[in-house]
Amino acid sequence: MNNLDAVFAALADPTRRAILTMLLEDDMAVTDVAEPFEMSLAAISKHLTVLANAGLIAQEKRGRVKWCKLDPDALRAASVWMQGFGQFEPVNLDAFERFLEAELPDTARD
Amino acid sequence: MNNLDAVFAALADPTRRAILTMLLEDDMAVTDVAEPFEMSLAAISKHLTVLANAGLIAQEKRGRVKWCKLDPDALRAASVWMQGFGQFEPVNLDAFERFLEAELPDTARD
DNA sequence: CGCATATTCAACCAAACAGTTGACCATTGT
DNA sequence: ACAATGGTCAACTGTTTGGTTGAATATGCG
Repeated sequence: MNNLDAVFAALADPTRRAILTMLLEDDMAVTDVAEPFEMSLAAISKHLTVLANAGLIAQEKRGRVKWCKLDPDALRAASVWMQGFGQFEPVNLDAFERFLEAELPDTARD
Repeated sequence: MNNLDAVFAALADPTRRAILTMLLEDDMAVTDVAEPFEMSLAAISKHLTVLANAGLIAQEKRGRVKWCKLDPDALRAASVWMQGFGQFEPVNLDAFERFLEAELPDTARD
């Protein structure tokens, strides 16, 4: 699986995109990442593995806690790929904000 | 399936990305899109349907030929999403976090 | 030590996916 | 009319995915 395959496949899941959005604000432990979602910890653990395999996050174990942090390099690579398909407007943060709102899991906003 | 789901899922397949790259050069008929690949025409037809459902291409039938052309709008949306992650440098992280604080209050989502 | 916490593993399941083949329209050319 | 061309549909297959549960492995704490 080439890297773009893994990156785009990882991004194709709304749970994983929500996780990335959460990690944008701060590094988090696996359990805390899982908290707002209505699925098992094991499921979130798998999602985090997918994100890590795609290079989108890095995980570091300290003690019994595994910390997850965003690693935007892979996203940057995918973004570069997409730039080839047209001149996109400079980053539109208003649009980004709308995406964030749409992406956050309900329980993460309450 | 929200649109970002469909766009990223469509981009996760190397055959589909190759098709997009081909369409970057010129509009093409389905048969011509299929020609360089070592898989059946039906398989390529399915890939094109996936791309069309994601909004990445438009298809127009003229006579018995169905023309496929790139439609970068969906790519632009995905690109905006990704640039939100990929663009900032560590130095800008604090500012971006403040942006999130200011633009995404918990109460502003409904 | 013994118990609670953090996380993963293993086995399983249902649904989706990527591909095949062969039949089936629809359109064009002779 | 008929054959060839362009493309999709339907049914089937094997693999992947996203989720579950329960057991297992570490680590930290009283």
